[in-house]
Amino acid sequence: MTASSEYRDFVRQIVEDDLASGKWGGRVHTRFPPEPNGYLHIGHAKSICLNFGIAKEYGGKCNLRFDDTNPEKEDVEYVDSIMEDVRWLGFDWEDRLFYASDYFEQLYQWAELLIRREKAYVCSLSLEEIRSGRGTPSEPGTDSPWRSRSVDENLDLFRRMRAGEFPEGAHVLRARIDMAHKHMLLRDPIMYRIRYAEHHRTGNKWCIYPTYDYTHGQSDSLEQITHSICTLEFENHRPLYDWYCEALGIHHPQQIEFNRLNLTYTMMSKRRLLLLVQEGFVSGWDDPRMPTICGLRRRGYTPESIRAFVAYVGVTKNNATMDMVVLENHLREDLNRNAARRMAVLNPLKVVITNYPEDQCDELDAINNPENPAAGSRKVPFSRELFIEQEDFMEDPPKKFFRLGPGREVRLRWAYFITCTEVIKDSSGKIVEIRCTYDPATKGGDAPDGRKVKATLHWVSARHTVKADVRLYDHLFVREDPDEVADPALDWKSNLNPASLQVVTGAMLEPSLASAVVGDRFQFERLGYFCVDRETTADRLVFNRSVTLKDAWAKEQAKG
RNA sequence: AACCCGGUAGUGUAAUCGGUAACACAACAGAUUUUGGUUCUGUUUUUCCAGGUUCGAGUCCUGGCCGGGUUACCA
Repeated sequence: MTASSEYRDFVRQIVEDDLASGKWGGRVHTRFPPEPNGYLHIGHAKSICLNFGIAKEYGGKCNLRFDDTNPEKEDVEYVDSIMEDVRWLGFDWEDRLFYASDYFEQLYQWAELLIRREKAYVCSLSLEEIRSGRGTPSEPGTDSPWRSRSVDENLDLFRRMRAGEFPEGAHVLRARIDMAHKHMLLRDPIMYRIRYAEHHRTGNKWCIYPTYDYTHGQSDSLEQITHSICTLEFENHRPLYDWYCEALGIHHPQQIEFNRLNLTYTMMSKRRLLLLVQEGFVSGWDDPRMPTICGLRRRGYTPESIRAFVAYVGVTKNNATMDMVVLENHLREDLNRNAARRMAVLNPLKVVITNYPEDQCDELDAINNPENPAAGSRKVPFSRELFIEQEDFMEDPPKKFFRLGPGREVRLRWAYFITCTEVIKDSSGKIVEIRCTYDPATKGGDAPDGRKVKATLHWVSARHTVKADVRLYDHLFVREDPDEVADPALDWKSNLNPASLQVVTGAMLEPSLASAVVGDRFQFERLGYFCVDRETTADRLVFNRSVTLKDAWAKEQAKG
């Protein structure tokens, strides 16, 4: 949270300074450049909010550009999902949708230019030879024997690489920089490799593909980007980014690196998330336990809550890990204001109101959202047989348990005060039903004589019930840091939480929920926030628990 | 190991010429409450270390220490 309204994070500080100095002629132009090799996650949301947010705040523009230079890992499935997720988060690239692959011809022409300027050469060493020739951080590399090929030979070879005359791995194009450079990255980095792979956009037009380093800065340059904002791991690449722009003499944006977002009890590695999907640890990229944007969306997160969270976490260069509770609190804060309240019983315990006539039924007024009077109210039916939550009754309650017990009186939300008179058990001793009396004078939940109860319970009328499956989610991993393993023989997968999904099949809902449609969000009173899952069908309602309510009783119990 | 980047309450983030170390969340205690929710009040806890410059250092300098990134024909 910001201490004062004057505060600007260091990236915005740079943007404002540049605006003040006129460095870019008053322009602010950013871009969000995902590689379409996976689904976007909450970490990308930070980058999206930063790039699109800065553009919006300073009257600039933000492009969406797919960094699609590695056809072997990329796919249109990812392209489509990324566009959907960016839009869902509330951002708009207008007519500025670009692909690095759109620049392949230009990039190729620039490569020939660098060859002519003797700043690039075709190297015919094997992968292994290149690797060993690069040296180590403490020892300089050795020049490739092909480093001094003539311009004409390089041009000829490079053109034949493009023409498909050589097998994969036969040659690469390298920048001629310095094999003794202290930055390993500047020891004649690879610009092009031969790949006979079909590209999701260019098909089989190309068999040579530019590397990230040779592509990214030039793409920024072509789009007249001013501030190229990326995460910290690209800090090492900045000298190369700068080198290509300078060597080519083209518009040279400023690369600025910020810290990526990490969260406890989950992970952001696209590679690992893909593995969770492929090996079936989760049901898909949009499994509600995944930190992906589509997973969070299906879980019931709102774009507003994600944007607020991202604004809250801030932008610095520190390595930071946010507590998952902070993300959850932002959802709670949003939904507390905006989600309608409903009553639902997950683990039903039958209650019979012995002094309530069998054929009678009350239609009681229930307020939809105490935080928002405009949300109005609804009717809930009350009858002789009800369900309450099993956890709301204890035969022999401890001191701090305020809910129902033998001889105790509690309030049923929006209904009546009831007093427990009898406990019915089966032959094994399990409680199967409790009997209560109600006080007709307390209709609506207020006692005219001013008497107080210590608890208010949620409930549903047995014969008016709507049934549903409810999926209760917990952290994907049992440890804050999934990489922390007790036994060195184990890896992060051993920290997967076996109880991260619990399915309740016989949940009893109040009748108004029968008309809920996919995506609807509710607070089930005293339980948490839930949304209607996309697997809901005409005869089966499915709810996902987005987040629990804070639970002071659970905390008290945990103390032991 | 070399290069790059960081180190401020438990966590994240402020302190904008070098001028009283603060905010949020978490934790704890209490008040209110027809959700053990919400709201409100209060409490605990902070500048990695050692020197130096200075009237004064989280901020500047020197040297350590610790953490992260990089060492791909991935991005």
